[in-house]
Parts: sequence; structure tokens; C-alpha cells
Amino acid sequence: MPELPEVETIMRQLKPRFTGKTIDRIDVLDPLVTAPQPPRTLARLTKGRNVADMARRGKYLLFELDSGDTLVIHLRMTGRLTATKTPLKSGEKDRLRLLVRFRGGAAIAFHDVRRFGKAFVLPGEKAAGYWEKRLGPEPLERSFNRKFLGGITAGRKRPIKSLLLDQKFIAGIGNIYADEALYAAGIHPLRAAGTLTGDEVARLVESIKATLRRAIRLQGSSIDTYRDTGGRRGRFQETFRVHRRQGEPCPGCGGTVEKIKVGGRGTYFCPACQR
DNA sequence: CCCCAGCCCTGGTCGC
DNA sequence: TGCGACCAGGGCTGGG
Repeated sequence: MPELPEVETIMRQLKPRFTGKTIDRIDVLDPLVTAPQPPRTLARLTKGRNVADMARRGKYLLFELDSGDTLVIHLRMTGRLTATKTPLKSGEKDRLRLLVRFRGGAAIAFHDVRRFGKAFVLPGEKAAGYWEKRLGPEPLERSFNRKFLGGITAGRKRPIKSLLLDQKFIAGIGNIYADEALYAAGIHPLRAAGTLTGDEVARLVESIKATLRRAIRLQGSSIDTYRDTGGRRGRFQETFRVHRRQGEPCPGCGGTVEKIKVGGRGTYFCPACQR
């Protein structure tokens, strides 16, 4: 499940390799990947454009084009990007949804088993409004601090974990990192957001930043399908404290890690350490 | 405005 | 061996 650390890892791998390259053409093998935008729109707005820069916003990967438009890719649950130098072999065409071909022969292949992933072109004049409507601040930037988190938790009754997962409040945190950050902060995932004390808010800010930074350093988490652009696994899953460890001992107190549902998502926590 | 249930997708697992 | 039920969950919509 590519969340912020996984998308960041992919972006850092692609950026030096593809910045400055020119898109020859994009092949859309599954029209669902561009929906509701028709494949021809994506093809037309990217053909012959130069990649001026690459970036990440939340879980979105951005190719900033010399036209001022942005090619946006979201991997959702099972999407994978593979950087290739040569045309794909037949076996690699399984579940290939999109192929970005660059002048000179390099390409980026977008594979996706579940077909949730998306690719679309965001016109330059619409970009600011698009992100503003959907995404809160980047959790690794200075603007994400105790004052900000205190502001968005105040008065809210929804569980703190649901709030962390809501991209409109904070961009990029998914199920894995919400569980791990709440554990590190010693906060129960079902706590009503508005009941967090000032200390807890401060701890949670630091836990989120530390967890994400460590995950980026370990190149993300590979539980199931996630791989980087070279097909390699991340290593953060080897350091999970609670996520996907129900029934196992808590590394802090030796009690048993439990699993519940919060906002429809599987949630792992230690009932003794998280209050 | 706030919050949650349900939907989209497919492969893997489980019970019968 | 086959088959249906169910689960995984990011982002979005609809409704209370």
C-alpha cells in the first residue's frame, strides 16, 4: 500500500533519472487508469512534453511538465512503477495499465493488479485549487506542528486514527503509519480527537514525523505487493511494532497486540500502552 | 459542518 | 476439487 514513504522512495528514484527527459508518448493499456479523463486527453497533453521536475504531494506522484501542466499518478492499493531501459518482455506485460515512453528508449511502466490506481493530467491553472480541496499539509514540513494538530483535533469527536487517515487534514498518512505513529505516541486509536491533551498532541506530531522519516530511510514497507522502481522490497515492515502483529507480544510491555476496526480499517494497537 | 457507511477492484484465504 | 463468502483499503460519494 503505497503511502507517503513509499511514494517518496519512488519519487527519489525517478527524479534524477527522468527529469529533463521528453515524453515520446504514453500508451494506455487499460482505460480505467485514466478515468474519468479519456486516454486521448492524457496522451495529447503529454506528447512531446519535457519533464521539468518531479515531486510528491501526499501519496500523489507528480511529473511537472514544461507546459505548466502536471502528470499525476496515484498508486492506490497495488499500483507499481517500474523504470525500464528496454522494451518490456512479454511476462512483464501482465497487468500493465500504462506505459510512459521517453525519447531515447527509457520508459516507466505502471502495473496494477487491483485497477484502483490512477493517472491523469492536471492543468496548471487548476493545480492549486485541486490540492487545496483534497490535501492538508505535508507532515514532514514545519507547518505540521503541535499548533496545527491541536487546531484540527480541537472539538472533534471522531477517533484520532480516522483523522490521521483523512487526507484533507494531513497528507500522506495511511493505515500502516497511523498505527505505528499512534503506538509510538502511546495514544489509543479510538480516542476522540478532541480529548487529546497538549502533551499528547506534541508527542503525536513527533511520532508521526519520526515514523515517516524512519520509513523513508528504510525505503517503505513491503507487506504484500509494494516494490520500488527496481522491483526491490522496502524494509520498514521488519520494524513494525504493532501493525499486522495481532496476538503477538507488545515490544513495550509484553502484553498482547490487538486488532479492531476503526473507520472500516484494520487497526492494530497495544491496549496497555495506548490510552 | 461533521462523520460514517458503502462503493470500486482483484487475489488470497477459509469453510464446507 | 470447486465454490461462495469474506477480507485487504485510498479516495470519493451519499446520506443521516
